[in-house]
Amino acid sequence: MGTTSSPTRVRARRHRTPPSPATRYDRRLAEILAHATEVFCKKGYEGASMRDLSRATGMSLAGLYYYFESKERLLYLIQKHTFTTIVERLKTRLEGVSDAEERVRIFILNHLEYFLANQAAMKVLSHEAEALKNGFASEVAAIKREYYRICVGLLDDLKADRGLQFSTRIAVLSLFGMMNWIYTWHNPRVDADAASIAREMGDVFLRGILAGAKARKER
Amino acid sequence: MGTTSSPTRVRARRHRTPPSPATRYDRRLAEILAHATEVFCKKGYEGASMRDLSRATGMSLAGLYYYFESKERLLYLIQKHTFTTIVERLKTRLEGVSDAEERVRIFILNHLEYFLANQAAMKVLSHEAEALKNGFASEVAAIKREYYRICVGLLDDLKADRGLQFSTRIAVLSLFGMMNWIYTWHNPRVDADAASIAREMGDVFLRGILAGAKARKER
DNA sequence: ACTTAGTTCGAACGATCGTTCGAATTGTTC
DNA sequence: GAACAATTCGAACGATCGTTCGAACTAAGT
Repeated sequence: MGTTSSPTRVRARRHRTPPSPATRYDRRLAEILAHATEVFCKKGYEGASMRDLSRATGMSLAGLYYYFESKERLLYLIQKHTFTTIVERLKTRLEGVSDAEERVRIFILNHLEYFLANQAAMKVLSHEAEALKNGFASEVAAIKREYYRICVGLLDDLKADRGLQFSTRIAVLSLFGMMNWIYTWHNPRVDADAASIAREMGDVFLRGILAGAKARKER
Repeated sequence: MGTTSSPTRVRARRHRTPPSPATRYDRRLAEILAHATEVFCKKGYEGASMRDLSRATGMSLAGLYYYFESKERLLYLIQKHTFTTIVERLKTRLEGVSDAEERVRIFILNHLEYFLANQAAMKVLSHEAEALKNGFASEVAAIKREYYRICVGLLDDLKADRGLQFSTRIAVLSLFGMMNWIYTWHNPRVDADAASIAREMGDVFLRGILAGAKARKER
């Protein structure tokens, strides 16, 4: 999904690229990844078999291995692409916005919008965070750390701006918890859209952070 | 862990009960459950094999099946016992406390204390919530629903008491998210104890809920 | 000592797992 | 249509899965 192209040769393709922007190989791989995301979401990474993926994609078991070398790499590709995309979008959205509180709200909105628009992928990202091993795991962990650090930066800025006192670590992780837990309960037929939930969660979180300015009293 | 006793006969045992309060069978089962909890926590329910459990308990593969009929029932026993216990403790702690805010704080403290004191079990409860099927699933779901409804009740009371306006559903689920997400990040060598985290999360959440009394203005 | 129930185990069952391989098929270029 | 690369597949590999069975061992009651 961007990291590698065709396995045997790198297509030249000087002339037109008819239906879709990428190589046939890349398009096909993307299709497989999309189906695999759904399957992993529904049955879990360990619970999903390659035969489930074969059924979901309509491709033979052996045929799948033309596009990736292992089931684990497939999960890696899904997680890496999902995480990279959400970080990219966040950076774009933060450009040109300087108000500290507004930047935190953008972070929350970006996260929840992407989460609800790509529920399956985000569930696979959240729920299967420990499924990858060694090399694969550390690459995804690096992106996660970057994303985490961005959020820490936003909250530290807000803290400095308003002269607040709270544990940034606990605040960031509480915020991630509020947001990521959504995959366990969100029902599009019952619950509001991302913007409403983002406002509601943002209200609770920001008031909670802001309300106790300099206050470290009771208890 | 209490739902059934010895499989073939119900021990009379009129005289002394020497080392431990329960039947030998019950004690042994509890040992197995404890080991299984650790294994499920580390490798996930699907990822853990019965042979892993055999290794962890030191009992033969076949021997395990004397204590339960299937791997799924084992997970069920763990989840049911864990969930039942945390609900029981909560009810005890809430007795005699009438202040609405204090009752919410007790809820948070109870949840986090039990969570951190039984991290493995609570991770298995949170992370493997979808692993059970049909009958097993619905029994655990019933306890979960009761626990959820208690929390809804506490927040609705607080809302009525202070004349607040917010979505109870979003608030409850945000709170659960903040608390349950802890299994993904808590490190006893870095992070404070349950009481401190409960205070910090309780501050953020309660201020967030309370701060905007009657306020539904901006945005 | 004999009986009976409770507990444990080695060995194996069929099913399913992720992965591989060589052949067949399709698409592209001359 | 010959030549070649790109793509797909049926069939199978060894490994491991959850579970079962009957025999063996241990403890308790008489």
